Amino acid sequence: MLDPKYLRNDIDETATRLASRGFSLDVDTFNQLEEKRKSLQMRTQDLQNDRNVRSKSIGKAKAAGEDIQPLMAEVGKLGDELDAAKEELGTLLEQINKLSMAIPNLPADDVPVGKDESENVEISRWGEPKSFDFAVKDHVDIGAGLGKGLDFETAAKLTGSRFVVMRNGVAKMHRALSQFMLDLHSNDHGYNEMYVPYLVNTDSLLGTGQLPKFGADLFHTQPATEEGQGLSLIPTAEVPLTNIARDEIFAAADLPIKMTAHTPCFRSEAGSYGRDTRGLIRQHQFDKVELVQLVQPEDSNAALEELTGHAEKVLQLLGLPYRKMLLCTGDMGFGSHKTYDLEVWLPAQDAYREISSCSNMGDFQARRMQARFRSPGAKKPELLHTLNGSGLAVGRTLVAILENYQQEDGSVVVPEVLRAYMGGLEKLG
RNA sequence: GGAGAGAUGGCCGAGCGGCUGAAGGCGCUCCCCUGCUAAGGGAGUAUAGGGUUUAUAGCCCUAUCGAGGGUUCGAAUCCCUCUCUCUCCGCCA
Repeated sequence: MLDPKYLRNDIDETATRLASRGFSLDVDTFNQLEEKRKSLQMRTQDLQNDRNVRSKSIGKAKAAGEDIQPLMAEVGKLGDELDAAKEELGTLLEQINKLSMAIPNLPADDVPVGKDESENVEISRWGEPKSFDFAVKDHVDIGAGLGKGLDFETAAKLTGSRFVVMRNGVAKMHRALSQFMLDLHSNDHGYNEMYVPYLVNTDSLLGTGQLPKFGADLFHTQPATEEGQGLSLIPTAEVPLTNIARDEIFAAADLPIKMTAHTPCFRSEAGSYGRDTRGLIRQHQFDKVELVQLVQPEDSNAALEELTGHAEKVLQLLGLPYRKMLLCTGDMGFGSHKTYDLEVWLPAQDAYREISSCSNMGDFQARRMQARFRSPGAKKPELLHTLNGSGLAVGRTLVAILENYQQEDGSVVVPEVLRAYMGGLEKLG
């Protein structure tokens, strides 16, 4: 959620900046609602005050043994007027809130303006895509060859499309990857390892911004409407991890708070029919090791660089070539202020594909969550800044390893750093 | 799942339907006193929203005692629903 002050005082400027990311803010409607809100709220509060004063005087009159009948008759009339005003105000505030919650974050000044992913800017590359002297296979064929190590048919029988069953060495490597990532981030990068619920309530989803706009992307255990408090499967550990800060006031000295967790993620992938239908790239259920940081506002820019570096480190240690992209305004996520994507090299696709997304959300989520901190001298608590990033998506990392480490005979070399997690195994197949 | 108890400010803990935004204590901040690593005295110390304003300063107003409804001129205090916590029983990983 944006600072309401922007919307009241600088709405035109705000609308311009939002337009750069493809969101059109209905300025006229907003101004009208805002004007109405102002007068209605003032009137309601005046009435309220009036009633409070009169009610108090009834108490005093009663204590003094005076006749309170005339006083009570007077206040009675006030009550109806007040109730009507309150109800009208309530509806109006709800309307404004609904609009506000659907407005995306403002992009940072250094985010390139662009309409879609084609205008993202490449920042850097690491590693050389390996040249193969045989016809490369994609991860689906490699996995199938490893004793049905990746088995989409069986998963389709059990559940449906976009699910997978893994076997033996491939399943082991999948597990090894998440262990390796968790250890790296908790031992070397200073994150607290966390275990969190995979089901969350609607308050949490509102807090990080999945709701109210993107309910269709989630799996719900019951219909989660405005009035229903159905639990939903997490689409990312960002939701439970970040919401740990919801309604909390931290001491400034406690920040930054760095947390990492390995969880499955569940996404309905509504609207992505026909895209990435083959293989592990786009699944309804996938594992991810998530990085979350809660920092003071002045530190969030540096924290984004640091956090992205932590995700990059995973790729470097695994020896996977990648490039770092700065997302343009049109391709950023709803709550993001600035986002880097890491794209790993996939030989079979002859392309770089997203494997991590690292974002500075600024105070956007913190405002929705009322996540704050208090500085020693400061009178008021301030909103903190939240950041999150994948460090990394485990399934896609597995894809990258299968494809980049494949051998002509169909076997796959296990990257050095994973061997300790796989009983010293050096090769699959 | 069955039975019972509870939910008040950063923490602990009072609170007859009106004088309680909330006693008291702890903690914290500032000041005073004190010649020794202590004690004492004084003052201050919730959050959100709105108005006014150059102002995130002041001032004024409103709301909030788990959440949401209700009764009432008036509710932390009465009634209902829900959530969570604790104890006992059952069941289970």
